[in-house]
Amino acid sequence: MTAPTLDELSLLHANICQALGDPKRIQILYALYEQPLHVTALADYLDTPQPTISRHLRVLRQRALVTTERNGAAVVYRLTDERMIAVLETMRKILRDSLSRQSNVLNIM
Amino acid sequence: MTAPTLDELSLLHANICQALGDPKRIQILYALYEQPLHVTALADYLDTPQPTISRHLRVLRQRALVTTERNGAAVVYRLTDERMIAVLETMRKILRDSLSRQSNVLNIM
DNA sequence: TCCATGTATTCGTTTATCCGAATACATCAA
DNA sequence: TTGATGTATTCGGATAAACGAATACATGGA
Repeated sequence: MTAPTLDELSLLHANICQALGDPKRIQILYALYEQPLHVTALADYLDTPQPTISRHLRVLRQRALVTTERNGAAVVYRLTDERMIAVLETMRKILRDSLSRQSNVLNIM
Repeated sequence: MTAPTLDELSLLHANICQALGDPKRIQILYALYEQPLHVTALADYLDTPQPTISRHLRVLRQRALVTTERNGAAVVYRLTDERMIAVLETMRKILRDSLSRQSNVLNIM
């Protein structure tokens, strides 16, 4: 297994970012930062249908952002690397600064 | 303009991440980190058609990840906030660690 | 004004993403 | 084995993103 080329690295990198590019998945990561949770608990916590949560978790799992551990019939999800939360927090700082500079970023929605 | 709710913040946050979720845009940000560039120079540097670069830049500009400055007929793009590169670098560290973990698993099997 | 250079947009198509609804699959206990 | 609980997947339709090709638009100089 050789080191990835710059293009391959950019592709992997973009894949990670793309997994972060959904508000529900952002919320899932923050929830799992508080504590590991199984699927139904997450679904309840985020007031979201279980299949929807399960699909989002699959995306995060495929990118290795979360890991799983079976506990009876339940599957407990946890963050793979808490540094990812630090990353998200820095992004939020940048975002807040950006918002205070130009308050019309909301228009992109 | 009031502070965003948690849901609104997650949405904005995800929008930023989604803008990062394309390998070409990752490459653009790293290129602009080296130095500000105008569109054609960027297109040449990344060996990519100018309209493609222009569309990617629009996405980054809408999310306030890059800013523009006109220089005659040319439009020079630059990073809005270099902290975003620090964010990307941390993500790459996490990604590399993730890859090496997977490699270990593959070696065992 | 006309031309050359540089940038942005539109069009059409393809591909990807997202969700609700339904259902299949997995695990454990009785 | 059956039922209860928990998880994952499939299907179908709607929405969004991506690209090549063509072209419109902007700027400055002759």
